[in-house]
Amino acid sequence: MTDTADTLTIREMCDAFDVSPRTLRFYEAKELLSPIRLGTRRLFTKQDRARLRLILRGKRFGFSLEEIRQLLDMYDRDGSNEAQLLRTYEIAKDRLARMEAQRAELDVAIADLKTQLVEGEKALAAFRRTASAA
Amino acid sequence: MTDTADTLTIREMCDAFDVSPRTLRFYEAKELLSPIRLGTRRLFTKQDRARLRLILRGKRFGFSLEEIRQLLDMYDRDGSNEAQLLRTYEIAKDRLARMEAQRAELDVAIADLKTQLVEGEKALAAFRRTASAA
DNA sequence: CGTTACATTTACGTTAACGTCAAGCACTCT
DNA sequence: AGAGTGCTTGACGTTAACGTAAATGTAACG
Repeated sequence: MTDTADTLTIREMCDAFDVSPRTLRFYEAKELLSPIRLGTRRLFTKQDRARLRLILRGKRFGFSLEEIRQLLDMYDRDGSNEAQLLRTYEIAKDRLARMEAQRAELDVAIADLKTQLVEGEKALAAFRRTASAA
Repeated sequence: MTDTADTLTIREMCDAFDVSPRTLRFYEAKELLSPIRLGTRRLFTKQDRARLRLILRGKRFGFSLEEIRQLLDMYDRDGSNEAQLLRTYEIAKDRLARMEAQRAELDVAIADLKTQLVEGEKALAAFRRTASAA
């Protein structure tokens, strides 16, 4: 129904998502996307756009393209299989745990670095004292 | 004083930190570590161990080795030159800003992923209902 | 002295995720 | 027909962070 030539050329797709043509072709080669062809040219459908959104979000989560491909594959086997869905869920949960651990460590590092910056300020203050003493 | 041959061979170092010899040599080549030499062999001091701990932590944060090298430089520069110190200070401040930005993004990603997990739970709940209905 | 057990340097190989040409269709406008 | 624009498929290049193999050294053990 809402299938009315609602497609984008590669360039339009690039502009819409701020990626390069190479990236889109690369994702197609890796079977993350499968745009339809008009002759030799690619046309990206609404579904391709949805998938690309998922891909880019996955990347923000720190997933590799291979991990993303697996998640997408499982996702559009229509969630018809409970075992598959459960597996996807487990992968995501694991990833979340890793991200939260990473955040905790990052907090420690930030605190450390701030301490270090205070030291730097002290050292600089010392220099300023010797300068004004001159 | 506490300098009494308190050193590790490359293998001991590897076992202690669960890294490969290649990794330690690589870090030395990149000037992240500078073990002393007994003849041709490396001996890792307490300082090397401290640095390696920092390196590995940095990696967990997602920093590149080059970024880590700069941070380490800052940690052990004696602040002997004001211009140098000031530059180092600026680099560190910049790095801190990036870390905090990274933390913010991580927060968003974590929130997103949690939402996704709730969706996954809903889908799984649906399966469990159809199962118990049988 | 020979062998075993690590150690060393040198150097090419690997993976991920694209970048960057190169050469060539396919339309369209003039 | 010629020019221009945009798309196509190769195919080699790039960076990071090591892996891996080859050739060699050296220290202790028996």
